Amino acid sequence: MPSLALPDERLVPDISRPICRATFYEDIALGEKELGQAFRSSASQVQQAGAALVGINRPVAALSRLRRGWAYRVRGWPNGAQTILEIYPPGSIVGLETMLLNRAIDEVIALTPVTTQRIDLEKAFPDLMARRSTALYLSWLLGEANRHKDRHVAALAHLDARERVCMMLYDAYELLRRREFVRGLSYNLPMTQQQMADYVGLTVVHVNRTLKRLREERIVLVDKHVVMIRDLEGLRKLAEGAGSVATAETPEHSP
Amino acid sequence: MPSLALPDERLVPDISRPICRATFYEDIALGEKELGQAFRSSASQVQQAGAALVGINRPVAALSRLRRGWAYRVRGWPNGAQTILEIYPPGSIVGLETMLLNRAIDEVIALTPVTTQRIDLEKAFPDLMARRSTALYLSWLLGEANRHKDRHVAALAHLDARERVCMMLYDAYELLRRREFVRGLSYNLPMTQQQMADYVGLTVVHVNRTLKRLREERIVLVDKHVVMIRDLEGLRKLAEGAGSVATAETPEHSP
DNA sequence: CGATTCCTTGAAGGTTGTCAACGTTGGTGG
DNA sequence: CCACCAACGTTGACAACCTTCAAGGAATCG
Repeated sequence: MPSLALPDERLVPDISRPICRATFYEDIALGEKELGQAFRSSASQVQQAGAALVGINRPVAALSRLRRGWAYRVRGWPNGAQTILEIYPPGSIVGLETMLLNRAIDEVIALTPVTTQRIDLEKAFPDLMARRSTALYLSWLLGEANRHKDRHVAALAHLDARERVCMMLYDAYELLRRREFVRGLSYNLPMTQQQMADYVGLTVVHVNRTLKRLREERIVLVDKHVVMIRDLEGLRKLAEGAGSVATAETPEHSP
Repeated sequence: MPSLALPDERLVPDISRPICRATFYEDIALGEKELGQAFRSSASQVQQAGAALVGINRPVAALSRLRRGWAYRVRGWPNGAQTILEIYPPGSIVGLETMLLNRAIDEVIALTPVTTQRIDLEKAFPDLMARRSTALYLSWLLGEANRHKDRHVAALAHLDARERVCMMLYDAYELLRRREFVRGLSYNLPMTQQQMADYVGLTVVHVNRTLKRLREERIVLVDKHVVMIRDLEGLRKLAEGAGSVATAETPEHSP
């Protein structure tokens, strides 16, 4: 079973050269190192599963990095329902949304026991924003978050249940792989089906049926919080909405 | 009919004191002024409706502000369908997503004739990111974009067709009002029903039916790109998913 | 080993998508 | 100025997907 802990001296490789503007790459990479340093030199804090890392409408005191464990950000609806806006695998930085705000708009909840490292937003943070390198890196992280949200919006707007579930499972796999938390084709995803449903905008019942179908189709197998990918290419295609493209020859423009 | 032009010496009031962390407010407000200055001292460029402000997979040369006109950011699917990820009313800053990337992931298309002011990303921009105030302001803008995307994700995940359409119409109204482009209860929204559908994740046909229903219910009237709000409070409630809350007394936790 | 939470499955109904056709509008050129 | 054309809007019938409701089984935790 894959470990949930972040290796001590490895940074989260969130900055990626191939898509970064060349003018800024060096500075951003430096900022990543510096921020990693700042996190590493801070004390760790442990919280149990279900604990709130960030409380709604409360001031947020720190920018956190998940040294160990998973969390998610959630927003409630007037009728008591919830939508999960973001899932934080180990290694994620939590609190970017609120770093310039005086209160949190959503809750962040630990999905497993977590260990966090924290940078105080009133003390250490202002200096970090004054440095070009760290300011650039934080902007990079905000941009990454934006890109992921765009994927999420696009998926919810266009994909059906099966494809949305595949997107969730594929994205989590890709992220864990990039962070070197997983090598093979299986990984640990500590979410209940209700939480998956709140993330992909479906009901628990339908998520359950969808997982059953994906299992029968030999695409992915999800059981007891373990995801086993059987057909990575098929999973990827479904996740990108290319499961069954009607006509191969670009029929976009002219009839 | 409301004008589409941005008054010459007014800045887009994107920074809002009540939600901003006090430590940073002054700097961010300064950054806003400085960036506005940079935009204002740049030459304007005019493009016609349908023109691409940003081409997909192309390097993006500038950060733009819409001095006049509307635009949208769109992503295509393998089957030729499209999802509109963001709508830019006049006064918006376009290109934040790509300012640290070497190529654009999506297209940005002019919805009306537009006039843009541009800051060159290779020349003037690096200095702006080196200044604490402008770097903070750009981070603020990225955060604003993030917040809007969160709303969008939440709406697509939880709201039904009627509520999603209300959200789109209400959000556009609120933004135009904050930018002082509109005073009464009606405004110009230069989108086709197909574009609205691509934004809220529905089909044209269903958007059409939904608009008809909202018209009959005397909530909003959308005709010829003019939105006339009949029941602002009702529109807001629907947009926030509180159109008809089952039980008033917080039934969230205990059964 | 009780009790709660989570998973699983069936049946029925509603919301939204698909297909198809027609009406309306605005622009363009004869 | 009118005729045409293309894009956009509108409506109906039907089908598909997803939700709701309900209930029983499995797993986990005190």
